[in-house]
Amino acid sequence: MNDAKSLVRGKKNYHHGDLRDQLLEAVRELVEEQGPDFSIAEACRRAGVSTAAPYKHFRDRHEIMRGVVLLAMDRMRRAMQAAADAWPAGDPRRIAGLGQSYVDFARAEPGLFRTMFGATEGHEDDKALTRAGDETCRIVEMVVAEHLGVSPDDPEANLRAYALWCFVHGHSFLCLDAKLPSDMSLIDEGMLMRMVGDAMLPA
Amino acid sequence: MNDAKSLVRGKKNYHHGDLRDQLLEAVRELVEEQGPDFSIAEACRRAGVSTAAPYKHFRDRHEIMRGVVLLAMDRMRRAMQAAADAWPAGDPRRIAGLGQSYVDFARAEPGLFRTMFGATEGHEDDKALTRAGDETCRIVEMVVAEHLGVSPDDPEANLRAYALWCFVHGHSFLCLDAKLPSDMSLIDEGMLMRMVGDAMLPA
DNA sequence: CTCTTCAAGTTAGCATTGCTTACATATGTT
DNA sequence: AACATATGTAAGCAATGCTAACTTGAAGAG
Repeated sequence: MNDAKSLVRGKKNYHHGDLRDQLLEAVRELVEEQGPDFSIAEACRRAGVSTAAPYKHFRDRHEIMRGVVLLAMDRMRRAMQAAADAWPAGDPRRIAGLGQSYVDFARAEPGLFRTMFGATEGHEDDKALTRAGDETCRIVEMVVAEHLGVSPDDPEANLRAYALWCFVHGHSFLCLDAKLPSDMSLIDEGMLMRMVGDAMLPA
Repeated sequence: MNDAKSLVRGKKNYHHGDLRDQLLEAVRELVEEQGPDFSIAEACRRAGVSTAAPYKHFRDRHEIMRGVVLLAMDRMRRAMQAAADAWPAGDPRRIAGLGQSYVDFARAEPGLFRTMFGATEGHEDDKALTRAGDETCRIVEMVVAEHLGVSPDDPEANLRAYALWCFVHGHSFLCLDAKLPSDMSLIDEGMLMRMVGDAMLPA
């Protein structure tokens, strides 16, 4: 029935039928265009509803942002998992690919990326968010541990995994903010990743 | 005369006399308290002027932000330089200290730190800003090159310096955003820094 | 000392925003 | 068919960024 309604959308349905999702999508676009200071009113315009409608689905702007961020984190996690799965276990290219997928996501959707890790205003201790972050992190820990041939709970391995995470995270932000030292603007990213990977994960 | 006026401030001077600087200071506090979405109106209240006054000194909120960021970057650069100078040239502790000073600044003034590197909205190609960034980066490059015993323009050294920068930058942001993987919340930061330093700058 | 000038304040106001309250309508259940 | 509920609208509030037009007072010229 919802499917039927979706098809008829546009025919002056009083009830939108899919507002929650379409709002999230509209906000995602806005965030991508203008950064995290998106305007709810503008999102409403794009979804074709009144400015009061969102508050039937979300408590306030923070909760909207939370929804957008959760979706984005899920997409990013899947992208990273796919990148890791692209190489067989133990292959050193797994790690480089994993890091590259992180940076690629940041560059492909800079507004979202910045929003995911910036603006933690409304949700300081959000369980779903921290859990999503942990799951993503777990991917890195697994791959690193596997590469080092130790348990995924090995503290040393996890420390190295975290260091690698810091590196790609920092590199991503510096790229986005165009805060790259000007003599670095045309670095060979692959070479950089390889160098760091080799340094952090000795054979 | 300006000094005289400054002393008398509070005695209903029509002309404030020091508004530009006091606005920047008020905004700095606000950014620290509430992040980059500070309210100009609130800053005006704190400086004791009308909400229209700032526009005699700044074109818009982006220009205000720019002023605050420039001051912050200067402070941070001096802190880093001081940290580097705390150890003699060649001492490996110079690098650890430099990195630590970066993270310390981020933790001590999280709002400012986030604002410095986030919100690049109004100033995409600001010369003063990129130059300030480059100068700070130069400190790291110098120390790293010195440690490796090569020229400060050595590409290999600069790549390693950049990798280290990425690492501390990423770690800082992850700390601020409390996006640390939960099993990492009580890491020994000194150990982490040492590990990364050793890995990236082999003897 | 007075006159003029101009930087640096003010007040008033506009358009926009986030969010609330009260009302309207469609949908699914009984 | 009637009702309850979910989901939309309309109207309105206080706050915001910014502008326009007016006011003030300090500094320099005669």
